[in-house]
Amino acid sequence: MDIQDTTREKILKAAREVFVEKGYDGARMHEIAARAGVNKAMIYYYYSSKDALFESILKESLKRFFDSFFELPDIVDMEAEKLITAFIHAHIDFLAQNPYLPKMIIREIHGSNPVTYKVIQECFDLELGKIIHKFEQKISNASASGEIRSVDAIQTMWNVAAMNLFHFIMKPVINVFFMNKKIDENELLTKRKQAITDLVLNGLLPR
Amino acid sequence: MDIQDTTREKILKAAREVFVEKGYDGARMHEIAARAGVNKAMIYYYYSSKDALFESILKESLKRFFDSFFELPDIVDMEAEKLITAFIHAHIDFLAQNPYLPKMIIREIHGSNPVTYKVIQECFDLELGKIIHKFEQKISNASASGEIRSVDAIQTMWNVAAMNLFHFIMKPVINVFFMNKKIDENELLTKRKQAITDLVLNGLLPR
DNA sequence: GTCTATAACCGGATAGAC
DNA sequence: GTCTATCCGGTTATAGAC
Repeated sequence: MDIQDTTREKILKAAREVFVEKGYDGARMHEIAARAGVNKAMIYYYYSSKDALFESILKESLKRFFDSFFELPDIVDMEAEKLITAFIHAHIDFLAQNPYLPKMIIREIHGSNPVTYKVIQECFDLELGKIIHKFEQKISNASASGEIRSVDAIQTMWNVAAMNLFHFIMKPVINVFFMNKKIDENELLTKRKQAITDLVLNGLLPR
Repeated sequence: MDIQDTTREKILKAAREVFVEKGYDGARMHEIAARAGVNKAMIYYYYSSKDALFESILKESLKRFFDSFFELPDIVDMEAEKLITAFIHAHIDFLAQNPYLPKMIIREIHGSNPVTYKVIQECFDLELGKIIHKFEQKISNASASGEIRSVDAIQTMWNVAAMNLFHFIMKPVINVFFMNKKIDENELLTKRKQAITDLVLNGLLPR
């Protein structure tokens, strides 16, 4: 934690941590205050309630999470094989640097907090819808030109997303599977990238 | 709710519902009692604490969840293509009938409740480890005999699991994506099965 | 902007009558 | 086995001094 962080930033950082670890219902305001190194009352000086604080964290997280699917540099002109490989590697690298994102989001989207749906909807309307459409076009065109086999574009996007996210969503289970063997996280992720790329390329490229 | 359910069964059923909807931290004992149609004190007559009640629900759920990966009838003698197709269809059908399972489990495995790890470990030790090993062998043998391409067995299992689970884990997001178009759940799952089977078969069978 | 003290409430758990 | 009443600790949130 940087010493020149403002109080507001310290609170946000601590809140992010605690909400990720404990979830909304398990999070405690006093713990957030303690981790931020500020007085509990200060949180209420900056945020009107636990709900308000959570909403700002969730909004930021959902946005980052969705954006991560589409942060590739200039995909338009790449050929399909390179594009697929680049995407899988970039996406998993991003998730490895932000493992808290899938964790938090998947926990909260199944709750009954209406804020969640509002924010997902906002993200979608803002620009996500357009970008997805762009990807869909890309896949459809590649199908049409014979660069890849003919496939359902949306289902294909979901398949790749599912495989990329799996490691981060299932981490606690995976840890148990590998309990005996001391396996390096980086090594595991490298294998993961290879396996996904391998399956997707062989599954999509023409036979 | 069957009228001849015992009190214990009514409590379990209600607890399962509430824990799934709200998560452990969000669940309230009085709500469980209300849904079960019994007095709150009765819960404590049968279960020593919220923790104890939760543990019994979680144990049962994790067991069902893990078992669902391996409930296929007599896989040993099937050829690879049929086996893969049968597995994907059976697994998604199971999840469609028990959509609460992935929801609940993924929410709780990221918590700090040590019971979770204990139970995962128990499931694994009990028989899961052996069954996974059997599947691993099956895949390795199929690779060796040229029935499928040479692939990493564990990574492949995870890839299929990831794609099967995705729809159920991401349901709230998927709903937003399809908000406008009224799409039938069954139709969606049929597409899902086709897309996964298609990708996996084309990705695994020799070129 | 920051702190202390405290209000107001809620939820898990128990005592004890029936 | 079932119910009522209640305790007790903890949690969000605010009042008010500095």
